Amino acid sequence: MIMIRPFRPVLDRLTAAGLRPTRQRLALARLLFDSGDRHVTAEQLHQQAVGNGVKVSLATVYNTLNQFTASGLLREVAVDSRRSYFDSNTELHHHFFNQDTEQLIDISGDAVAVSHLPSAPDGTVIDGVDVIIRVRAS
Amino acid sequence: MIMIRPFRPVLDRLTAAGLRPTRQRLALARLLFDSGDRHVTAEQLHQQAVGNGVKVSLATVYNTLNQFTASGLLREVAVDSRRSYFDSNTELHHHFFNQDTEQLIDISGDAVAVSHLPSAPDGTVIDGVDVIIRVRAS
DNA sequence: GTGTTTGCAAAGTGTTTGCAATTTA
DNA sequence: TAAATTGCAAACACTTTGCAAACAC
Repeated sequence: MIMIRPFRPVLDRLTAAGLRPTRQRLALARLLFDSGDRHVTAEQLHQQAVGNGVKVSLATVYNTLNQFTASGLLREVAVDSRRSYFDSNTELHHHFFNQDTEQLIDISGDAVAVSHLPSAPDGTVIDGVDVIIRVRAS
Repeated sequence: MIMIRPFRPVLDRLTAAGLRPTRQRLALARLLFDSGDRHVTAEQLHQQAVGNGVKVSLATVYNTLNQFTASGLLREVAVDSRRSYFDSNTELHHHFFNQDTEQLIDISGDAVAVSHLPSAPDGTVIDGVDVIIRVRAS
C-alpha cells in the first residue's frame, strides 16, 4: 500500500503551528519534511544543515526540534538513554532499532498488532503505545 | 496466577555472574532483588542505599548497575532520554510508564501479544521487543 | 601478596538557558 | 518598533573514568 501523505509546504506547516518561518526553521523543516520520513538526532541534523550551507547553531537546532515536537510536527522516540531521536513521521507506527548502526526504521502502524492491551492503572489513561524491535547484525 | 521466581541468595547470584561479592555489591543486590521487581535509576538506588546506612558512592552504584546489566542480572529500560532505568525483572515482559510520576510498572509478558511481527531487515536478527505503554493521570 | 574494587574528583556527553544582538511582522 | 528568535558561552543533568587507597581471595 502506498501512503500519500497530504503535501504541505513547510512554510504553511510552520505558520499553522504558530511558529515564525525564520530562515533557520525553514531550512531545518525542509531537511526534515521534504524527503520522506526521517529519524534524526540534534547533532545529525545540525551536521546536515551545516553541510548544506545553512548557518544555524546547534542550540537553535535543539530548540527547533523541541518546538516542532511540542507543535506536533515531530515525534520523539525513546530508544536510547543517551540521546533523543526525532521522527518526522507523526502517524501511528512503530520502529526497528538497529543496535549496531543506531538507526531507526519505521514499521507501519498496521504491520504490528498489539492485542490484549491491559487497561491502564487506576487513575491513568493511555497516552500512546511504543513498540521498539531491537535488531542487530546477524 | 502467582509467580514463584526461583529463589537465589544474592551472594550466589553475584558469584555465578563472576562478580566478587563485595560489601557494596551485596548491599545493592539485596535492595534490588530481595523485594520483588524493582525499577530504579542510579540516583534512586544510591539514595535508598545511603538512607539504609550503606556506605557506597554514586560512581559505584553506576558501575554496579552496569555490571549487573552486563551479567544479565538486570535489564535496562529505555523510556526517557534523560536517565537510565534498570529493571530487576529480567523475564520477558513489558511496561507502563507513567509520564507524570516517571514510574514504571510491569506488564507480564503474556498480558500483551504483539502479533504480525514483521521480519527483521535484511542482515539483522531480532534481539528483543519492547512495548511501552505511556500513561498519564486521567 | 596480587589482582580487583572502591571513592573521589575530574572529565565527558548530550541538552538547556541567559542574554545581547539580530531578525521578523 | 515591538516582540520573537538567534548564537554564543556558560550552566546543567546524567554518566564515565583515572588513579590512589582499600579490599577480597
